[in-house]
Amino acid sequence: MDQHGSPPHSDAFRRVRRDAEIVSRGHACRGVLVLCDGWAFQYLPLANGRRQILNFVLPGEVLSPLAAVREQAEFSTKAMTDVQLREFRRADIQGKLRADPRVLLALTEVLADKLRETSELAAAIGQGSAEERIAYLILHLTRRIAARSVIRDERYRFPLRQVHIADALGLTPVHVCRVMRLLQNRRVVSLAEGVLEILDRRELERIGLWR
Amino acid sequence: MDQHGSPPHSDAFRRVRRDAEIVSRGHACRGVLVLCDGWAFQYLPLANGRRQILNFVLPGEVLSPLAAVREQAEFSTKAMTDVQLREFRRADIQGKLRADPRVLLALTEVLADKLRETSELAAAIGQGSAEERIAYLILHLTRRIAARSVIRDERYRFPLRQVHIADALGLTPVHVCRVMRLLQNRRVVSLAEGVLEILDRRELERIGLWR
DNA sequence: CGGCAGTTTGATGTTACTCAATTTAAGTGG
DNA sequence: CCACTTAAATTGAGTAACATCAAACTGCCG
Repeated sequence: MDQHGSPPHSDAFRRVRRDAEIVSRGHACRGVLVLCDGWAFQYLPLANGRRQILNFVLPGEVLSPLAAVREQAEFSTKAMTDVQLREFRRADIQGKLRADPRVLLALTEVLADKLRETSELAAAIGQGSAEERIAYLILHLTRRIAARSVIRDERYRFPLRQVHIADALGLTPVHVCRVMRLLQNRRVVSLAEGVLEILDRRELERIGLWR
Repeated sequence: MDQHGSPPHSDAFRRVRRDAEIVSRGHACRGVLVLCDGWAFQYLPLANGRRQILNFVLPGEVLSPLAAVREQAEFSTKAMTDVQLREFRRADIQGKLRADPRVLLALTEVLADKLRETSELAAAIGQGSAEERIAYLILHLTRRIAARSVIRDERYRFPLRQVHIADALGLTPVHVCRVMRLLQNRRVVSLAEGVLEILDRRELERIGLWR
């Protein structure tokens, strides 16, 4: 993408261990991060010690498009697995923004998408039962995974632990466990070894909140 | 703002009655709407007949900044009071976008703000008790109202019905009623005749989820 | 006056939470 | 490979928060 390689100190890869914090809300960040490998999630830490997970970042996705225009990070980000990421400094990005207005337009599109996704999450949390929320999350994530994969079966890498599902959907891990167990007993999905398989997509979509 | 007035058919005012739908999710929309007078709200209609209110639009605010770049409306919008609005056609907007890149940058900023607000709403719904959610909503709205007003007391025009609060926060109107009644009995806020007064801001912020 | 929309109150039901214990899985060092 | 440690998933019992249902009450408007 970048014909004339940037100096090594600016596009260095960073390795981060599972559960480590990559970005902290309110802290300055030097640029845009791309998740070359592994999974991460973004969240908002609350005053009462809890957190709301807002988004899961898949391998290959941009971590923080907002960093292109904002000094301070809006959200915190944590690694869910061991992770490898690459940093593009804001100065370089803004150079590109100025050089080609289409880049800014693309950023606008990305933000619009994120706004829609976050709105759908809010709707799922606010209006859905535990089962509906979980069905929504599974469908949402598997669609995103499928979109960046050539393979077209119903098996997906799924490194979320129950606590992540819980913190994303406003449930407790215990309740997530029960509902997931129900779904598995009813042969709607199966989950083992970090691989999720959709056994009855029809049923899962019937449970879900859209379409 | 616009020195050479546009042709009358393009910047006509529209009057809309209370409870009428202004924009429907998925439908094409001609341009960006500005809410000249009255209140509106944006929401996502769900498959199960429920809806998630995502945002309240104050008089003077832009209804749908996204319409500048998107043909289809992402969200539905309804008038909460009788409303007056003005439409700017997408073609005109996009002309300005091309003419001055700072306009697009401003749009990006607006979207980033909306993303943060929606994320905070999701966090409130997902992680807060009914009381915390309501405190959050009151603080959020009154801050926005105060930001566009010269008057600096603790009394705010507040045309929300309980059903709006409920649909925004994932509660039932009945429960909203009880919690609001508690807050009023404890002299934290008072609400009458569509005017909300914050009696004990300290306490309200203690209940809320941020800061 | 009658009717409608919105609020309030009470009684009862259910979902999801809390707390606590047990099981399973995943490492780690010997 | 096994003993040990630690994190995660699972299960159960009791409970709290919020939903649901139903009814009465209020203000407003035709």
